[in-house]
Parts: sequence; C-alpha cells; structure tokens
Amino acid sequence: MTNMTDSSDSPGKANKKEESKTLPLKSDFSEWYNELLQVAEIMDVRYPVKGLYVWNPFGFSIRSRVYSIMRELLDNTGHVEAMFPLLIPEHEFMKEAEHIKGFEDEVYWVTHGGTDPLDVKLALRPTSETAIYPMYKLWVRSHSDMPLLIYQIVNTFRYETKHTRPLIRLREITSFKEAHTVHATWDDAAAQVKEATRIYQQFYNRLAVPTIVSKRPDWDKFPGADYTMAVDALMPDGKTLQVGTAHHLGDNFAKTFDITYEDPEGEQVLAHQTCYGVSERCIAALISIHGDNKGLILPPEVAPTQVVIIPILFGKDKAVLSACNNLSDTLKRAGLRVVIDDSDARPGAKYYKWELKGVPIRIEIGPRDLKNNVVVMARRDGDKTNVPNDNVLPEIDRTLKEMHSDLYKSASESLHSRIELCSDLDEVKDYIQSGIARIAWCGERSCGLEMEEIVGAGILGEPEDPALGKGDGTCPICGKPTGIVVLMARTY
RNA sequence: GGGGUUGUAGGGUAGCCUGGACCAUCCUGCGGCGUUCGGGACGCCGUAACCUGAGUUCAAAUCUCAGCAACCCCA
Repeated sequence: MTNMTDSSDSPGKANKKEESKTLPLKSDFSEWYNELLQVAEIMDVRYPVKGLYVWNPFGFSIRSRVYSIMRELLDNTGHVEAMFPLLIPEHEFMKEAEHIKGFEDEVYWVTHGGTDPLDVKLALRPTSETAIYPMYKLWVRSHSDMPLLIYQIVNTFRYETKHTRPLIRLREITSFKEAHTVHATWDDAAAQVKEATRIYQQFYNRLAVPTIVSKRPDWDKFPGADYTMAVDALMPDGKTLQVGTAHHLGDNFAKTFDITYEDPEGEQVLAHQTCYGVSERCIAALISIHGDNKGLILPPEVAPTQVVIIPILFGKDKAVLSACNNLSDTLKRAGLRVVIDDSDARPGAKYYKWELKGVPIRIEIGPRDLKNNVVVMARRDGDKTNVPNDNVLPEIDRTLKEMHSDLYKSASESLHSRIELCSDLDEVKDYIQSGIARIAWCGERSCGLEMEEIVGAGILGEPEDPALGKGDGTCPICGKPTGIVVLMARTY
C-alpha cells in the first residue's frame, strides 16, 4: 500500500496514474485481475457469501459466446446435451469409496426440508458422476447403445477452504461443462479421453489460448479414475491454471453403479467410462492471457461488441452521425456486432472505455474523414489506420481474422518462451518463479512426491507432446537414467 | 491448518490512537442544466456512507467481544 500523503506529489505515481486511470498495471497481476473483473463489468465480486460471485450482463455475454463454441465442438463430435439434477441422495453419493474420499471435505449437504430434518441427506453435486451413473445403469442395455456421449453445462458446489478467487477457485462453479461417456472396452474409453483433449485444444485455439496437455501423476488423478489427462494454460504471473481435465474411469464406476451391457455374444459385461470437464476457468485464462494495462482484449469471436463506432462531433453535426448510422447498418447486415457510442462524453474518454471492454475494432468518423472519404480504424491490439469508405467491410473482416491469429501467436510465443529444461531441482526452484520447468523423472511415486516437496510446487505430469515430454536424463532423486521429462510449475 | 491486517456513499479515501459540537473529508462516479468534443473537458446545482449483533458509557465511526466479509503471510 502506498502512503496516501506522498503519493500525489510523487512523479512516479503520477505517471502510473496517467497510464492507467482506473486499473492497476498488469505486472501486478493479482490486483489487475481483481480490478479488471469489476471495472470491465465481467463479475461483481461483492456478493456477500465467500466464493460466490455474480456474472454481470457483459461478462455473461462473453460466457455465452465461449460456451456456444464448446457446444458447437461437442455437438459436432457426436455428443448430446442433457441435464441431471443438482441434488444427489447420500446413498448414491457414498457408493464409490475413492470418489467419496476425494470429495467428502468439500460437499455441501442439504439436511432440512423447511424445518423438518430430511430422512435422506442430499448432497449439492461437487461433480455429477453419482447423479448420472444410476441413470446410466438404466439406460445402457446393449453394445449397440455404445458409445454413449452425453454432456451437461451446470453449476456445481465445492466447499473450498483455500483462498477463493473469482472464476478460478469458487464455492459455486457456475459453468461446469461435464461430459460423461460409456464405452464397450477400456481401449475405446482411452481413445475417447484422447478425443476429449483434442476437442479441448481446439476449443482453446478458438479462444486464442495456447495450452499444454499432460498426464497427471498418479497421486493427482481424479478420485476413482484409472488416469487423468489435464490441459493447462500459463498465466501472466508464471503460475499454471488447469483449464480442463479428462479422466479414464475404467470400469471402476461401472462396478459400483452396476452399469453393464449385453455384448454381441449375449453376455452381460461391465462398461467402461470416461468423464471430462471444463469450467469458467477458461474465461479466467482468456481474460488474463490477452489483457493489457488498458484492460480486456477479446478475441473477435467471443467479443460481445466487435466494432464500436465513435462519431467525432463538432456542434450539431448531422452528417457525421448519419455516416456512422450507415456504416453501422452495413456492418450489422454483414453479421457483425456493432455499437455506436454517441453518448455525451468526449472522444478520448470513449476510447478508454471501449478499450477497457476489449472491443477488437474501433472506428472513428469525423468531419475530416467525411471530406476524405475514409474512416479511422483502430485495432485494440495495434495501431490506427485510415481505411477508404468503399473498403471498410472487407478490411474489418480481414482485421478480425488477423487479430485472432495474432493473439494466438503472441500468446503461444509467450508460453513457449516460459518453458525451460532444467538439470537439477535448484534450477527448477528458480525457474518456476516465472514459468514452467521441464525436468527428468524416473516415474516412481516416491521420487515424484519428494521432488514436489523440495521444489514446493506441483508436477503437472508427462506432456503428451513428445517435444516436451521426452529426453534423456537422470531422476534428480534416485539418479536412475530415464527418458521421461515432466513439467513442474506453481499452480492455481 | 496457523498467524496477521482491514471493513466509512457505486468505487477509492480522511477522521479512529486521545469517545462528544459545527453540514463526517477529499477524489471519482451518478443525475440535471449549459458550454464543449480528432486520446480520460469545464462550470453550476444535486445525489449518496460509518459491515452486522451484543457490550461499556450520560455519549460510540472511534473502545471491548462475537459473527460475517475481504486482503496478506506461513504451512
């Protein structure tokens, strides 16, 4: 905290204020993040219950667009959407022993109906396996029912005891997309897990967020799973954010919930299952990775407003306004989301406002431009240019596409410049202050846990990409030679 | 899990240590009117606050306790 009384006299502080009137610098990531969510009207964090936050209409609009990409990708890969209840009876929830162990400290329980205690306690789903699989027992009959690929997008509740954070660590996850699939064989399920991470990487490409897929170490897998694949993004402060997981459940849950099918020979056999999920953390990554000192930068596909038109008015200038209206009509007919800001504020104030909101393209039209038959086009992540009137639509189209690929490219470069091969744990300890360390590991649980202990950070696992996950080395704990390289990072 | 700090208009703050009055300070925002408008305009008028509960006291934003919430540090 800066002392109030000197701050106004200090030139350093004054400059800082000049650069960013309402927003802390992005280099103070935590403050920047919290403040941006509030001032850009994504979330209102003042809801008076710990770990619960309100989606503002603007933020909700981003959310809707992001999740419609997810729906599109899932629907195009054979998935169907359904919806299961929020409340899970205690006896179903308690069926799978490992699963319970993983979640029991985090479950909210409904114990009363009005003032009467319930005979059967009801859990608020922390995830929906135990809500869905009793139904799968009824639905799955035959090998011809397979694969069964169902997803839902719902809220889930977890009583987090660690520090909660909007979009990142919540007590109510408002936007949990969870898919639950059933397959005939273990191998079919394994293939589906691969497919899931492929879909997630496509999804994140659409958000211009580069990600890394890796296989979580055994002690960090989903409770009740055979193994867990995870998708991680790298945040500006060097911590990784787990933004998607895919679990191979084997026949573990099938045994518990008695999910069997009749195979072609007429035998009743256990099904194999997977589940995979993405939460609103995807939006945390989206915001954090692209934003800058001025505020949000949104990839055009998910920006609620793609083009803002600012009239530069002198006196009662009808010509400028009607030029703005004409352009707006043209762009809207082409399917773009356009806003004309003809409010009473001065142009500069409007620029700052819409930059904060991350609008990809700003068009300025003033008397000078009318005379020259041009408009001024400013890219949120770049410069201003003059564009001739008859070329505005194609130029905007082109720029929006280019912006997406530029955003992805710079995010990807930033990610890869912050992954470093380390030869010992001291180096790892040092490097994870700013990024992701690669280090050899023999694969033994005891060595892995010791590495985490020494470094004070987590092992993300062995990356799927061989360029990251392979390499000769020796385990830093036991000294055995190994071809496996794992990723270590500070995590959210 | 352990420790610490904080809670005053929509946001940010002063006042609290050392209890009391005079309109609870200033910036910002918001509403109105007018002048303005090519990178955060200005004038005038208006608007709005002491987290909740209990206690001490003639008197509480200020002191004590509890709750709720936020932030920071350590494990």
